[in-house]
Amino acid sequence: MLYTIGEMAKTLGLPTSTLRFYDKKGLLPFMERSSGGMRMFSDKDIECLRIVECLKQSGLSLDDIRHFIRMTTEGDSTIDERLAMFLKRKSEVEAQIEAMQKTLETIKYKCWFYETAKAAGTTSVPASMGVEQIPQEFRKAKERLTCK
Amino acid sequence: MLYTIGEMAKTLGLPTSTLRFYDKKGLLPFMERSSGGMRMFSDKDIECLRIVECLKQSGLSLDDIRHFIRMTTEGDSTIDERLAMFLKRKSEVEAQIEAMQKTLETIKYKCWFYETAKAAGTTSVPASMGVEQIPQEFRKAKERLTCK
DNA sequence: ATATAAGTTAAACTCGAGTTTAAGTCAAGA
DNA sequence: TCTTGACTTAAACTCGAGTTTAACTTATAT
Repeated sequence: MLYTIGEMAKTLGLPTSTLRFYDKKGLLPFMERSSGGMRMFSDKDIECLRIVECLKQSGLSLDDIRHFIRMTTEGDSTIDERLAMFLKRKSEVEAQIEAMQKTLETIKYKCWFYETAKAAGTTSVPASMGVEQIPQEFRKAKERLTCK
Repeated sequence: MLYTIGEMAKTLGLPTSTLRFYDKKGLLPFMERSSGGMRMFSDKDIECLRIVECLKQSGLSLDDIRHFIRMTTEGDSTIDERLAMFLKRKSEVEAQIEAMQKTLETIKYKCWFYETAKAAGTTSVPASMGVEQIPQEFRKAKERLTCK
């Protein structure tokens, strides 16, 4: 099955301008052209773009992604480097998830803070609470925020 | 305790240029100046910058963060809006963590893929495997990548 | 056949988030 | 006092990741 750039944009939820931009950046090595010069995308390109999306999410720049894509076109001699890259992505994403979880804890503490403030009509109520009055679950987050 | 911009930069692990930039953007409403015009940071500013960092991590732009910071200077009349903002941050960060977990699953599948390819000496071994030969844990990730 | 929709390019533009530069001021120790 | 290092500003610059524009071509439906 072949798709035009418009169909492709729709299935991936991206603007056509982004697909052209990715093409120019060398992120679509398998994409072909029709006799009239129009881009023709295949299922292979869909998978390719999903990997691009995944790598982008993982924190890689488009230049780094192009390097990976180029490796896939160079065949089995790059297996080791590709494996190494994914192992590194794995540990970085794990670290990012951990960081996001700390961020979430801080946000939850602030939700409690403002819920308490709302009930009292003033932020000075939660702000002046001693550690013992703050629910267990929020103490760590508060400590991380305030000065040690 | 008061700190110069250099000390502050060190404790927060940010360049001084970033602190000046944040100041110019209105992200440091409590920061004072010495008689000679030098920025003097207090513990309050440290906490403020940690919140900035948290909100940035959560996906807010600096302009949105400034809006929040301005609310904190406006007192109790903005409690409701501040609570609403943190509740929204909470659900967005939860969504981001979920997305990152899917990304991680995809990456783990690719790690398995390239480990298998490495053992075989060629990517065509994992690439040509039927669903039954792919370990359970990776099947979903593979499905999400390949075309439905 | 022809209008319209969808596609093409190169080049310029945008936007957020800083960083760098240049010219000058402040603070601390010898 | 003088030097040195840290600080000040405004303005220009950078960088990544697209988006927009203008002029043009291809494909489709009537």
